[in-house]
Order: sequence, then structure tokens, then C-alpha cells
Amino acid sequence: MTRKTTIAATTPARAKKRPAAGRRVVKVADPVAADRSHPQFAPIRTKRVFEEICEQVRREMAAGSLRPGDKLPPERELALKLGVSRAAVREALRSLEIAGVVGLQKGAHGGAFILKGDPDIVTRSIRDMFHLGRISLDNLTEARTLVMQMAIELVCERIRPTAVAALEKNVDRLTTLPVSGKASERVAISAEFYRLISQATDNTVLQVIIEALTEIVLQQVEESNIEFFPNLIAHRRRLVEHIANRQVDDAKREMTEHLQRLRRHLMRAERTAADSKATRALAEESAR
Amino acid sequence: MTRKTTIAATTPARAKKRPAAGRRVVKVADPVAADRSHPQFAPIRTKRVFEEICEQVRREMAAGSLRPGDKLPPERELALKLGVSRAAVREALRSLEIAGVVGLQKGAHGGAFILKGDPDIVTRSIRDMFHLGRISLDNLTEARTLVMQMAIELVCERIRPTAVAALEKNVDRLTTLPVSGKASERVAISAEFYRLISQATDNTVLQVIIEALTEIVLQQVEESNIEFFPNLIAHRRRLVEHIANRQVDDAKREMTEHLQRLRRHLMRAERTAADSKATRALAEESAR
DNA sequence: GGCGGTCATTGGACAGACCATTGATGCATT
DNA sequence: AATGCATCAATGGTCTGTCCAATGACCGCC
Repeated sequence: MTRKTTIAATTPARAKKRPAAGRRVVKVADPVAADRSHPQFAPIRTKRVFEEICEQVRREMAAGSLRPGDKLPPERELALKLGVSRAAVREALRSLEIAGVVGLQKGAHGGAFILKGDPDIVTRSIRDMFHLGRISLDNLTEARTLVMQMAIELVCERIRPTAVAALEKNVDRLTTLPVSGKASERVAISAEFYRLISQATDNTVLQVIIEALTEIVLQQVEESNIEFFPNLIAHRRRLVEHIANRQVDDAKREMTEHLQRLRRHLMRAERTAADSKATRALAEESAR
Repeated sequence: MTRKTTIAATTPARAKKRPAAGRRVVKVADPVAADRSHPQFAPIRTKRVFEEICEQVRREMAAGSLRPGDKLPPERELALKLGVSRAAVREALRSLEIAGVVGLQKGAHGGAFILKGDPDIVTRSIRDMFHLGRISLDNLTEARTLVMQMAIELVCERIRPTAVAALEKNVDRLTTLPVSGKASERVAISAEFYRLISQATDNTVLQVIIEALTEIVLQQVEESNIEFFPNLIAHRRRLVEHIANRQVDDAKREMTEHLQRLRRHLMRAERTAADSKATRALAEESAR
């Protein structure tokens, strides 16, 4: 099943012994620009070898000649074929691994296997942008509300009885939880709840988006220990019932009200956190 | 402005000379499980050093002690502080770079700088999943239609006169294009059109999502040379006008009809491409 | 037949070296 | 004074070679 694939060397099979190392950087003129004919001077960007390797793999992926399950040649062989060092190959494989495109396995029949991509990469990158301040909590929670509204419409059309049963079982699990239980358990159940809903959309893209937004928001919920909503269970029951009855408007309203309430709570928690951080900073300031 | 930050070594400053290398893999028992008290034997996953380094950086990011613009210590110094080889540090930095979290700069005052994250990572990972068959064209175009419907509602509420002007100017650019022009130019203008719309949502998360879906779909448009929609310009004009007049329902309808038409065309193109691929495969088969 | 040891394969990590790029610094020229 | 040039140090990019650790196949012994 794991078709063996070879990667062609772009460079014409360098001589075995190169006089020296380290000048393997390829210069590539930006293909954009060239609009007005005069000088224009496109910026030069130096392409590193690991990037070149990644691109080669991605090209073959896009062309369909490299499919999930396929195995790339071992690092050493790949390095030889491409005429680069094993370290460079490793950096390329590392990049592809981080991108969720290949998986690395040690051992006898190990190697780099093409995967099917990884939805978590989307979550991670949005989370990064959130943590680095490019995305605000305000925008994040708003987007989640809107996306879930949209999803609920689809779900009301497409939900199947088994999915309804799964949702009901999930709510039941919430009821059996001790009130004093850890926040992480409640959050885990909620994550599962939204995952079930996202799956009911029957659309993998929406699943990826919903799971990303949900996971990031729920992590915030867990960290900013806001109190447990006492009427959460009742809300979930109503929501599931509306979905089961395909009452789109009711389901949407139920979902939206809940998410907006959560949004307000989170925003308040953020403000107080910012305040306490500011006072701490002020204290440090005056301490000096 | 570029605050200098240090990363603490977790390991207690190893002795300078280690007897041998290569056994730096940390074993970590999965914290899940441990449900029934009996044996249970959680699976063991070995964490690689570069992962450990990445996590340390991300932790400081989430905690706010590492912010965009900050500079990490140089590779050599970092390797020394963490007690690992420079290659391991490089693989970690490579991962963070691929994730859009840090940027590497050569030269005198170069180093690894914390960035604000990169929206393109989302695009890339979704595109990977698409190319690897995890996401279907059907799901992709449906998701795009739905997300754009949602976006249009927001845009009709929030659009500003300057944004309307920018949209109109974009449509004008489309008219000045020679009919026989390259598909890539038309696609570039369309991409810009959708970018302007996404920006009018005033929500960075939606911007990221819309740009990702749009870019992937438009790339498909470009590759599967479907004919130019002769009434595209009229459609765009109507859409912009509806948005400017905040006629939500009209704008939504206009947007949806167009996207659904495009969707049908793309799906047809996909089918024919699959067919020709199948015949090719069949031909190869019989040739043997 | 099954158990256990051996071995080749392959990724993981390290050490040490050199090259290329970049910005600063100082000197010489204009 | 402004410009141009050579030099230098800092830093990422790359290469080579070596060893370790995990993995699965194979083989022999009981």
C-alpha cells in the first residue's frame, strides 16, 4: 500500500566532492511586478534549500503524484539524490511535519509518510495569532457566534437520529458531573458537544473552522475561571430539542443567546485580567 | 524596541562534556487514561527536543512574556543555554518559522524575531488538506458560499464609504481588462475584490477564513480554465450597489447565486478532469 | 510452534567546521 | 561634508561525520 516514491534532483547530480560548503543559496527574482516596463527592480529573495525541497514535495502533492500513505525515501537517500546535506533534508521534513503533511517514523521500515493534512494546524495558527495579539478576543468570539449560527442552519437540515442521540448523551454526561468538578472536565464535554454539532454539518471545512474557534475559546474559558453557568444544561437540552425538531429559528436563537452571554463573560474576564496586569506592572514600576 | 529575551534551560545545566550524544529523548507518559485503577498502562510518547523548545517559546508567548518584535537569543547562545545542539535549536526555529511565529534574519543584528502570526498559514494548511483529499471541492465551495453569505450580512451593516469606493474601483479595473487577458490577472482582481469585502467585516478572524477559502477556490478556477463569466462585471456592480445601499437580502442573493454558479462550474471541471485522468490511467494500464 | 536474540534500517541528536549576508566602523577619496 | 570602499564581527545557512535509539525482520534454539 505504501507506494514508494522518488524525488528527482533539480540540480544535475553534483560532483561527489564539492570544494567547499555553504553557498547553496539560490537567488530567485520575484516573478510578480514587471508591470511598467522601466526599471522596476523586483526585490530579490534568497530561497533556502529546505524551502526548495518542501516546494518539490508540495508540487507533487498538488499534482497528485504524491498521495497519503506514500513513503518518501529515507533522509540519507534523499540527501544524496538532491545533492544536499542530511541536515537540510531534515529541516525540510521538519517543516512538512509541522505543517501536518508528513509523519516521521523511526525504525526499520520507518521513514517520512505522506499524511492527509491535519485540522489542528488551523487551530494552532489561529491560536498563535490570538496569543500574539493579531486577533482580539472580541473578534474571536464574534466570529464563533456567527459561524455557529450558520452551522446551526445546516445542522437543522442535515442532522441524523444517531447524531441527535449522541448529543443527548453528551448533555447527560454533563448532568452526571459533580458541581464542584474541575473546569477542565466541563470544558472537555463542551468541546465534544460542539464537535458533534460541527460533524452534523456534513462539511469538513466547517468542521475544521468550528473546532478551531471552539477550542481556542474554550481554552480561554478554562483559564479565566468564570463561574459555571447553572442553566447551561437546560440551554443545551433546549438546543438539542430544537435541532431534533428542525426548528431552525429557535435553535439559532438558543445558540446565539448562549454564545453572546459567554462572550460578555469572557470579555469582562479579559478586562479584569488586563486591569490586574496593569496594577502589577504599576507596582513593579514604582518598586524600582 | 526589540526587547531582548532569554530562555531558561529546563535541564539543570548539564556538565560541559557529556560522555556521548543522542539519548536526549524525553519520555512522557500520556496524562490521560488512569480511569480504572488497575494496570491501564498508558502509551508512551517520546518527545523530541525541538518540540520541547517550541513549547517553551509558545508558553512564553501565551503568557505574554514573549511579544511580537522581541528577539530570541542567537542560535548558538540558545543551544548553549538549553544544553542542546545547534541543529536541534535550528529545527525548533524552523518549526516556529513555518508556523509563522518567528522570522529569521541573517547578518549582524539578525536573529529570531517574534512575529504576529501569519494568516497565510491557515490558507496553506487548508490547501494541504484539500490537495491531500481530506477536503472535497464540494465541501470547500459550499463552505465558501455559506461563509460569504454570513459575511455579506455583516458587511452591509459595517461598510464605510471609502470601502465602497475601493470596491467600485476594483470592478472598474475588471472592465479595463482585455477580454483575451490571462486568467491569472482576472483571478488576481477577484481575489482583491473578496479581500476588500472581507476587510469590510471588521473582523480579523473572518478575514482570515474568507481569504483562505477564496484563495484556494480561485486557484482552482485558474487551473481548471473555465471560461470567463461574461456577466461577471454586471454581477459585481449589482453586488456593490446592494452593499452600498445596505440591502442585505439583495446582496446575499446576488452573492449566493454567483458562488453557486461558480461552484457548479468547478464541480463539472473536476469531473471531466477526473475522467481524463481515469482514461489516462487506463491507457497506462493497457500499455503494460 | 513460539520465544528470544541478532542485525540492518532509519530517524534523532551532536560536534565542529566553513560560507554568505548584514550592518557598523573607520579610512580614504572627492 | 559627503561619498565610496575596505574591514570586521555577528549571525543564520550549510556541510560532514559520528553516534544513539527505536523498530521490525530474520534466524536459531528450545
